[in-house]
Amino acid sequence: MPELPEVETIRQGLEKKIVGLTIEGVHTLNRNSFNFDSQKVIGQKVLNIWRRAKMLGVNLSGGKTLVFHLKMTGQLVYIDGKERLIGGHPTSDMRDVMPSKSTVLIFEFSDESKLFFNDQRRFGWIKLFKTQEVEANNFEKLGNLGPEPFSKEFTWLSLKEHLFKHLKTPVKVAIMNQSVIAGIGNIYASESLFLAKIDPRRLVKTLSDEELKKLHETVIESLALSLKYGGSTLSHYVNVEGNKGSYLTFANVYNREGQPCLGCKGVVVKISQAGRGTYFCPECQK
DNA sequence: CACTTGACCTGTCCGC
DNA sequence: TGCGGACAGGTCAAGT
Repeated sequence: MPELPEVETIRQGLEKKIVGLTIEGVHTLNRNSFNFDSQKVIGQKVLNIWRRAKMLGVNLSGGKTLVFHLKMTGQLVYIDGKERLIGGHPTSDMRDVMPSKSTVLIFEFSDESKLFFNDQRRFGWIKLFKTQEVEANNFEKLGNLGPEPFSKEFTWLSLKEHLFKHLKTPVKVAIMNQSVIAGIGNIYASESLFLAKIDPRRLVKTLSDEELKKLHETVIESLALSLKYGGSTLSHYVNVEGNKGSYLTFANVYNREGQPCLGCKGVVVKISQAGRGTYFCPECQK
């Protein structure tokens, strides 16, 4: 599922809902999707919530940090203790009743509220780290991650520096590499290239400085617009309250194969790159 | 070495 | 109505 705007929306939601609460219990329904000893987090208080690339970190009072990756279909949904579980969340877009067949694990807090980790495809994971292993600018344990698009480290020159390690890769595939730009995925790769008028099939080495400057701008632009609208819901993504994002209403090319281009008289085309669907307008994007 | 494909899973949709 | 195949916000390891 979730790329940067979706994960960041969840982060902001969790910040409002669970900071200050104490974990009182953990119900594990599918042991394959996590590898930590759930007993180790019981009795610990939630201090703060961070995001790095598409991962979420929950810092706990005992010096431990829970890190979540939602992959394609992961959801984190919070339900206030006063609400009934049977029948689903009263104000939510979610179709499933919770706990559902896709519920992997449930955190219970001392005020009887609950946080559900649902994941239909079970690609997502939860890991427990020592907080000192994953704090400040030390995220090496989480992989080789490039600059955060909303940080001052993300400049057009830093984009060029990281991109140009992949000279012979199509630019769309390259910007989805998390070591190039942290947090970009399939939707915003297509959208930012459309806005920059760059053909996704172009090899990195053919990009001019002017094009790189434009791409740097449109990456930020597409992510910021999506964040404003609560992210994109293709099928599974919901925020912590169980509501979908509405950015896809504004998408120019993603999931619009065969439909008119919004920028010219062309038609949106879908191709496959590195096993993923890419959408673009061959008329606008050169 | 650099890049592409297959695997991991579950569910849905579309064509025959 | 059923069945097979393609495909879905991601990321690895294995293969070319």
